[in-house]
Amino acid sequence: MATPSIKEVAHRAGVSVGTVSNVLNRPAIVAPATRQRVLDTIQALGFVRNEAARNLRVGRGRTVGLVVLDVANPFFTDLAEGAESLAYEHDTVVMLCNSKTDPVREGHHLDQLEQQRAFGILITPFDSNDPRLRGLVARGTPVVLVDRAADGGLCSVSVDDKLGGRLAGTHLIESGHRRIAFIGGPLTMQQVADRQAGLTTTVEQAGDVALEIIEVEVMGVAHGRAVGEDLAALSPRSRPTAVFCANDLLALGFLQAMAAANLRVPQDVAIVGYDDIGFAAAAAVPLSSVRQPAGLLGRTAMELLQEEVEDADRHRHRQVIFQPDLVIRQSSDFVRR
Amino acid sequence: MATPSIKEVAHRAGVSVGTVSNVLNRPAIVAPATRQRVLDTIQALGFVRNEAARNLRVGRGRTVGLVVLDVANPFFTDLAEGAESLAYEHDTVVMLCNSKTDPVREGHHLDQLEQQRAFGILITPFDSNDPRLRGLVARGTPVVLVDRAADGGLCSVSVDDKLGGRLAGTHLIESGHRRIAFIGGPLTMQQVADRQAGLTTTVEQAGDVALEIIEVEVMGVAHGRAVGEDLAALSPRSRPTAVFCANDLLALGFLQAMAAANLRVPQDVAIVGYDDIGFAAAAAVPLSSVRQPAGLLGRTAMELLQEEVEDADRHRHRQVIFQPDLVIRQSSDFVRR
DNA sequence: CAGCGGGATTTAGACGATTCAATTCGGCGC
DNA sequence: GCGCCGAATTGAATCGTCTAAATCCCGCTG
Repeated sequence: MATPSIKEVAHRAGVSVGTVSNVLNRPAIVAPATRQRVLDTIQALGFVRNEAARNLRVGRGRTVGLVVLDVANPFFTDLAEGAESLAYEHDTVVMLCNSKTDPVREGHHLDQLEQQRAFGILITPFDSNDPRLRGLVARGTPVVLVDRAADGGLCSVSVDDKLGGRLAGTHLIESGHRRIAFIGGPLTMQQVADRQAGLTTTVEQAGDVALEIIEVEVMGVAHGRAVGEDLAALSPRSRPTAVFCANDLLALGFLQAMAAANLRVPQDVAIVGYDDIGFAAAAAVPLSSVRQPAGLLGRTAMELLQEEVEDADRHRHRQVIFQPDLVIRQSSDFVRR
Repeated sequence: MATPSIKEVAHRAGVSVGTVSNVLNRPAIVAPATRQRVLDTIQALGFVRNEAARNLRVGRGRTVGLVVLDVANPFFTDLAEGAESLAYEHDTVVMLCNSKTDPVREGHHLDQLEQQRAFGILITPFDSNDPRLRGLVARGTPVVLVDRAADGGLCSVSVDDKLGGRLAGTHLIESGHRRIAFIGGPLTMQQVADRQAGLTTTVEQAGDVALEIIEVEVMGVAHGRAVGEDLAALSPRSRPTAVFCANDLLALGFLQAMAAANLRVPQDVAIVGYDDIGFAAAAAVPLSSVRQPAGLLGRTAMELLQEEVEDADRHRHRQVIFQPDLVIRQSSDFVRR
C-alpha cells in the first residue's frame, strides 16, 4: 500500500539500488536495456521518489520560497508567475508564502523554509534590515530581496521607487495641483518611504505645493476606501485635489469612496496609483499608475538565486534596479487651472 | 558553517540525541533543568531542525498542497487565506500551487507534492475524474476536492453551481431579458458546465428566451474583453441584452469592452458575474455577482483533510455543499420592458 | 593466452531525526 | 539493608536515497 522504495524496485528489476538511483539521476551512464527494465518496473510498481530522503542526503531541497506581502495583490501574483516560469527550467519548485505585511507571519514562513532546507528564498521583506535575513544567509540559505534594494550583503531586484514617486509628483504638479496627498503605509517599509520621498522631493522643488502624508496600516482596498471617505468629508477648499497612492489597491478603494461621495475623478480629485495591476485599467475610472515590471522582477530574482547557488564561490552579490513608467489614464488626465 | 545537527547539540549539552529529540517533540517528559540546558544550547548553536530528516523518519511531511486554477483570481486567494488560517492551528504549512487551468502544470504540481510526501492535497482539479487523483489517494496522499463535488470516493467542498446558474438566470429573466448569453469555459470543467446548466434549465422553463453559449479557453479579463468586443460589434437587435459570465474576471473584461464601445451597462447590456470578488463591487459599474463563500470553502476543505488524516480509519468521506447567493448591483439593476 | 582498458554495476556508508526498548538512578517502604 | 518503582535518560535501529570507491565482465591487443 505504501509506495515502494527504491530498494523494492531494485529487487524486482534484478539490479542494485545504486543502479536504480542512477537511472533516476544519471540515466546516461546506465545501459539502455537495464535502464528500460528499471523504468518499466518503476511504472509497474508505481514508485514515487521520496524527496525527503533525497534532500536529507543531498543536504538541500529544491523548493524556492517566495515570500510576498500580499498574495491578493496582483502585482505579487504577476511577480510569482515570472519567478515560477524560470524555476521550472531549473527543476526547482516555487512555494508561495503570504506574509500579509505581518512580521510574525513572515518569520513563521522563514522558519519553515529554513527547516525544509529550502533551495533559496526570494522575499519582499517587511524590514530589509531584519537580522534574521542575515542569519539565514549565514547558515546557508541564500536570500534574494525582491522589490527592495539590498546594500551589498545580498542580491536584490528592485524598482527605483523614488523615481516612481517623482514621476507621479511631476505629473500631478504639472497638471496644476497644489494640494496633494500621499496615501500609503506603513512608512517604515522602504518601498513606501521611497515612493513618498520621491513625491516629497518633487513637491519641495515646486515650492508652492501643500503635501499631506496619510499613513495606513495595510495597503488594501478597504483602507483606501476608508481614507477616501475621510477626505470626501472635508470641504472642497481643504481637500487635496490629487492623491498619490502607494499601491493600486489603495487607489481603487479610494476611487470607490469618491464615487460613493459623488465626487468626480479626475475633476474634483485626481488619483495616481502604483503597480499598474490589471484591474487598474479596468476600474470605474481607469487608473493612472506607476508601472513596475512585475513578471520581470520575479524572473530576474530567480535568475540571481540560481546563479548564486550554481557557483557559490565565483558569485558576487548584485543589485538589479529597474525603472518604473508612469501610465496616465483618465483618473489623473485633467489639467487644473 | 552548515547548521549543526541534533547530535552536536546533544554533545554540547552533555545529553544524548534522544533527549534533544524529546525536548523538541515532547518537552513535558524531560526534566526542567535538562530541558533548559538543551534549549540554551540550541540557541547558542543556532540549531535548526532538519525537516527532511524528520519527514523521512516519520514517513509523511507537514506540507499541504493547495492547487488552484488561477492564483491571480481573488476568489482563490480568499480561499487560500481560509485554508491557511486553519493549517496554522494544526502546525502544518500550505503550499500554494497555480495550475493555470493547465492539466500539464497541474500534473507537475501533483507529482512534486507526492514526491514530497505532502501531508495532503486540496485541489480544484481541471478534471475531477482524473485517474491520477485516485492514484494519489491509493498510494497514500489524501486529497480533498475544492469547489468541486466528489462522488463518494473523496472528500469535497463545493458550492451548488447549478443553483448559482439558476439564481442568475431567474434574475435576468425576471428583469425582462429575452436574449441572454453565457460566457465561460472550458465547458469540460464541471463548475462551468454546472453554472451553464443552471442557467439553461431556467431559460428552458421560461420558454421564450434565446440563449447563446460562448465558450472561452481561459476565464481571465482578457478573454472577457475579447468576447465583449465581438458582441459589441453586433447589431442591437441580434445582440444579447444580458450576459452571465462564469466568473468575475470575465465579467470585468466584458464590462471594459462595453465601456470602450460606448454601450451602457445595464441599459444596453446587463451583466452578472460569478464569485463576487472584491473588485466586482469596485468596478466601473458595480458588478452583480453570484457570491461564493471562498474563505469558508478553504477552511472547510482543510478541516476535512485534517480530520481524514487524524483518524484515518474512522473517517468516512464527506461532500460538503454550500449555497451561493446572488448579489445584485448596478450592472444588472434595470428592468427591461 | 595473459593482461588491460573501460563501461556497467554493486557495495557500503552516510545524511539527521525519531522512537522505543533498555538502563540508570534516587528515593521510599518494609 | 533490600527490593522495587517510576521518572529520566540513553542507545541503537530505522526511514529512503545518493555517491564514491570497488568490483565485475568483455572484448581486444600484443
